[in-house]
Amino acid sequence: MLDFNQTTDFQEKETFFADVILPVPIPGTFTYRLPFALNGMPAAGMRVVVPFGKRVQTGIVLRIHQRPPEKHQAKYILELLDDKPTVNTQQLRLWEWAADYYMCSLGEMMIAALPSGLKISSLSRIQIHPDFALRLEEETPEALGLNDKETRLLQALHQNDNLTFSEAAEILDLQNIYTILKSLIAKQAIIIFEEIQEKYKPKTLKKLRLAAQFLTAETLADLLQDLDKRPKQQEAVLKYISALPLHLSPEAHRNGLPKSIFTEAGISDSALKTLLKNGIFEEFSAIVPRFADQDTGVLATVTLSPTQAKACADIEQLFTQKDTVLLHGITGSGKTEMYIHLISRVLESGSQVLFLLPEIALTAQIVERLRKVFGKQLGVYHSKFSDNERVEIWKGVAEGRFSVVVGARSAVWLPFSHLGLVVVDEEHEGAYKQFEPAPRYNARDLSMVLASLFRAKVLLGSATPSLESYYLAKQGRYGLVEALQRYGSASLPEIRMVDTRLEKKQKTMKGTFSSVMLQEMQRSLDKHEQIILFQNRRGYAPHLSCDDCGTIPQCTNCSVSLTYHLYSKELRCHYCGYREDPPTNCRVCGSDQIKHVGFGTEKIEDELNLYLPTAVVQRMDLDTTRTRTGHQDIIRDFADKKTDVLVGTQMVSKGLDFDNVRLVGVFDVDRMLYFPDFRSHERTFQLVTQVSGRAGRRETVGLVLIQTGNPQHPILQHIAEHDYHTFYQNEIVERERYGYPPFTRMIRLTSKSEDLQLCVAAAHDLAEKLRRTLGAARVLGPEAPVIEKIRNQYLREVWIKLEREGINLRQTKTFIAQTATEIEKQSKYKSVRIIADVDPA
DNA sequence: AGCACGCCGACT
DNA sequence: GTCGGCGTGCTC
Repeated sequence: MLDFNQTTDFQEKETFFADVILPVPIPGTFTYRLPFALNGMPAAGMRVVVPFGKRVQTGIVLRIHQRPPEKHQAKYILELLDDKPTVNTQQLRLWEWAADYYMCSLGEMMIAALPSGLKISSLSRIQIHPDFALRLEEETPEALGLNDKETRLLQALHQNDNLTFSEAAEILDLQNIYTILKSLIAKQAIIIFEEIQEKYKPKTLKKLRLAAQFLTAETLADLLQDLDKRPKQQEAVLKYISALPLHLSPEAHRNGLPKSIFTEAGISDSALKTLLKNGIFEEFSAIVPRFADQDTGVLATVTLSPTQAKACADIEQLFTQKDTVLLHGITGSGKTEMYIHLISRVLESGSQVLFLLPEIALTAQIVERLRKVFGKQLGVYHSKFSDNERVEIWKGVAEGRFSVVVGARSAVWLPFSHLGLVVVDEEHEGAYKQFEPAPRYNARDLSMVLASLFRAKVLLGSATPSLESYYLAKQGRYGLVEALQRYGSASLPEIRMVDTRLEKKQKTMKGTFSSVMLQEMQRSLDKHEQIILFQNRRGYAPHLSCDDCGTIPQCTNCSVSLTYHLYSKELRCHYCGYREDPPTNCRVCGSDQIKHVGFGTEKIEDELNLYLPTAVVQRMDLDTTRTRTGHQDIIRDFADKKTDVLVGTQMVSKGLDFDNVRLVGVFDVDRMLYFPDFRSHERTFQLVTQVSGRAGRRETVGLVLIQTGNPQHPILQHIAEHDYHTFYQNEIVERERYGYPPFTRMIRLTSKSEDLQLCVAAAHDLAEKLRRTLGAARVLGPEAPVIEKIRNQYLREVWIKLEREGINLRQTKTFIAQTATEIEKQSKYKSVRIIADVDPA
């Protein structure tokens, strides 16, 4: 427990308040009064326990002041959990910035940014107040003003030392114990505390060491002599000495040996116990980091090619003038080596580095590389980690144990204290944007805000930069370095269009495969080269259709057709997870003529068995990688050449480097190209270029076949010619002409309700209200999104386009938020929710 | 987000 | 007659 007795008389006379952030999606902070005993102690970023409604919450102090709240009577802070801030000042500023920019509450920020292991929960414990325990023995409950339940709980606490909230609830047979706790707290009868040490359990290891007195040659010899008649104990001592010879440093002996070494060597527990009892061995436990480094000591270095060295020098040079540099480096130009080089340089200067990846699970190869170079200094962080793991990394960063953190987007929330560089790899990736829930932030953009808080630098890297980033680089806002050569002798793959319209006319298609595709695949198989096939759609067929009446089975909760999955033999909704058995007869007309329409990865896999029966095919998509090790196994098998053909969704486009792949096949590119979204061209260019990069590394020249009905489409031509610049030039002109980002900022407001009429009406009213102030040109819609109902919620979108310059963004957003709230508050729209998404992906 | 209060259906 | 459904209103 903390020592509360260090306050001065001067402070005790004054009344202080704390604005506290609570993990609830309500705007603003909550003001609590400090008990005099806490005067002078809480500071911004420290955790406090406060009563909130009928319950108790962990909050983060945002500021301390002396202004009493006007509307409410302030309640008292119950406990202070920290003696130094859990959330540092830069983090708090980042939270405030992000809440403001992304139009969410600070509470939502806290939920997203703080690992729940640092929040109290039902695991928080209650203890009897030591002073009260005495009074309880001396006075009657009535004299102490206790009711029946309070007495019962206090008696239980008296016997049990401490209880969790849930245990207390059980004892009292009540679901709601907060009223009682509150009253007991008020009577100073109990203390609530959070055992962080318990909730976040470090992994410990039982270890043994030889007592210091035996660490000289003579005393050790005497000891062994003494143990002559106790062979097991002697063996144990010998075991110890052979593992840790006497001449080692005292430090090494203090670190001892894991107890398991002895038990595994067949030395019984009882022998060890005797040694402990006699003071020959000492037992202690050591905390093992959960992410023990497998490659300790053997830290690799990188060698840069002259081109890479030049690019790195250019980047460092640009960093003297710009805060952000964009590295446009094609696949195979060795961006990772450059990152490692630059990170090492920053580490030498004593600063921390954050390395962001769009999806860490898919890029295990990069993490391995980094671990080899940075060893124990490297922390890995993403939202799939368990809470204990996350708390461990959080603390490691706060304590400076991890000077390099590689992580997915949530890693921007870690408690850096002296950040020097943020690397954002594959900066164009949509995965940097969080969709659900709030805060709907983009970690790439936030990394620049984060960096500015530390005067740190940001390096954006991509083979296919986002239009936004490239535009800003061209404008001179970012530095720009282009590395457009592949490393060593590797050359760019040949990219060829296969005209499926023509092949269909000539009737040379076999299922989803063009004859050209099958021929090239056969050629590759003959040469024992591997193949990657890319189809950005999972399942067997995206929908079923009755041949007689055209009925398509739909999801009952969403406005989408159900995808047929061959392996699980079911129809599945990819939005809500709804499943049903595929019908043998049409629900509407009873016809048994039901056909599959379209194709997904499963169908490609299935057809391969027919057309290339000798090939070993593996599929990699959400369905085959659900298990923790799923994709690792698939990747390993492919790397070990146990698999000939890898069929997959965008998963196959990321971070996989295999040197035996000559051929990459891309299916159904037209669907991506014609997707109704202003970014569809950009996305297609990025995705196809990325998957093309998997073809032909090192000595072989790769071949990429793209099946399309529009081989002349300009985007496909730019892809084929590896011509990012022309693609960019054409696309940026379009963006400017139609007023899309980067020339404008977009905010998407989604009206959401179970009731279609209300959803539509609310969206309409919202758009009207916004138009009245912002003007018709800035407000688009409302319109139904492509999928107008998800999980039984109807959706309507209003898009707001704001100029990049000459507009007060903060003021405008405040106005938008107010308007949305006004709509939500109208009693007729009680079931409508309006969701704001700033810079939607 | 929780959690309680409050007003309408099927049950010991 | 109650138990319990989830609508809605509030939380410093």
